[in-house]
Amino acid sequence: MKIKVATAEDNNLLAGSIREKLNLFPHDIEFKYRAVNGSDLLKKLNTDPSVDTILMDIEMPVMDGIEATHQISQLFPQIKIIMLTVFDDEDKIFQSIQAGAMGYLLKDETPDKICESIKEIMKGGAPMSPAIAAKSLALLRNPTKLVPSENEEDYALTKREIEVLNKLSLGLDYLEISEALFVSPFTVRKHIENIYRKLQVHNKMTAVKKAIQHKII
Amino acid sequence: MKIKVATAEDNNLLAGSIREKLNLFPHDIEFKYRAVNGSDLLKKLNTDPSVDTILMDIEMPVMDGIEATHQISQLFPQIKIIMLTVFDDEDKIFQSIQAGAMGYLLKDETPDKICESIKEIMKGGAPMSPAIAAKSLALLRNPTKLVPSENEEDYALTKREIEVLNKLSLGLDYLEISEALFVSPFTVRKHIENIYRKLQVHNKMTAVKKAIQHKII
DNA sequence: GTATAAATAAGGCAAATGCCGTATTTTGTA
DNA sequence: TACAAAATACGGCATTTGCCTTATTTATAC
Repeated sequence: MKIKVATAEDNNLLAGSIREKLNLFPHDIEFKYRAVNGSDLLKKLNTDPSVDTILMDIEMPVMDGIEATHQISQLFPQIKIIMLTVFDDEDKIFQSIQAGAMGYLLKDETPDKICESIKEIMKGGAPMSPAIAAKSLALLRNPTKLVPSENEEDYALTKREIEVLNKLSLGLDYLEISEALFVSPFTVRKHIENIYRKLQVHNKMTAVKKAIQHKII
Repeated sequence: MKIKVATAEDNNLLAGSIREKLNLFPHDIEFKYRAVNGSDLLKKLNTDPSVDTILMDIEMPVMDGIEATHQISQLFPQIKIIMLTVFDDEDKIFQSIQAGAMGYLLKDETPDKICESIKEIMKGGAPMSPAIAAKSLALLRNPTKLVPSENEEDYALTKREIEVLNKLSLGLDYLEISEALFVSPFTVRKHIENIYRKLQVHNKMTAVKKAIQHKII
């Protein structure tokens, strides 16, 4: 059974080159189609989803490869995605993996290596160019990078507002908070309005999340 | 210039087998010595530190491979370490990488692959068996696992419910979640009802908080 | 002492939420 | 194949929330 491969690559020359590489292995690989961007790929997948593996460029117009990977791994979780790109920075690597990519190759890989990688990903592996593998491990070694640390903005919350925020985070509603703080529920609502404005959020969830992220509570 | 390789392996048979595999490539690899545990390895390194790469077992008496890796990467940062073990659980993988290992192979790898890996690590790569690479990516995809947690109650949330919970945590409302998941807002509400029942909470705040605390999301 | 900010209180209104019900389709599995 | 679980979809209804406005009292600072 041949592995059905699609590509997403905006550059015509590169797309042709990739296709030629794939065609060197007619016994193992069946080239299905090539999309010119993420949006185009999703359209083609909706028409013909019988694809096993996608070779995905990152930088593409309209919809980039990371966003496309994100959506495809939701909509077509059985499809394996290999990023095939010139980018080798930790940021792009991490974003791609987060989005659901299971492999990450640099564009200068040999046809042989690309074919090997496609076979490997179908066996549940995670093919990576050596430099990418090294950077993945670097990310694992320093997980602090994985949690984007914030730049400690000053949201200028008042003491009372922080108190209210703490109650909020416990899941109390306005009335319960007003009882806990011995003030009117109207006051609590006003505090929360002010908190929302200062944190630039519009509901309890995100207010508490942001407050936790920024170590306000 | 031949790559100077040492091994740490308590099992005599396996150590012999590894040595044989290395000796299949006399042109590329020079076998320096074999240690029987981490402590022994450190002693030998102090006597003769002219080693490029170490093939390190994990489970060894006196001092295990992870602790040895940790110390060696401090004392001899130029030495590259490849874990060569039967363990393929995320825990051991993560610990090894944290300790400073730059490669991770399973013991059933072919001589060819081991030799390739040694060359690759000397070029700055990070050779991994496919299953290990996949698990590394899984770790990167879910960095919360990187912070070890304790007792995990089973709330028996379904995959879909967890998806909804994730969207909830981003501050999306029912309608936005329904659009993100391509289902009706009624369905989302029903999922959330079920989530509340299972987690024994009654609003979004506490549901998300509890889910985070219990590493569900 | 007098601005300024903070905390307090209140009301209206549209939208979102939480909870109850029912019911069909899909999926996994024994 | 048959059963159970999961996912889907819909409606009603009371409550809560988010946002607007206004207004008084209390601290703090200059």
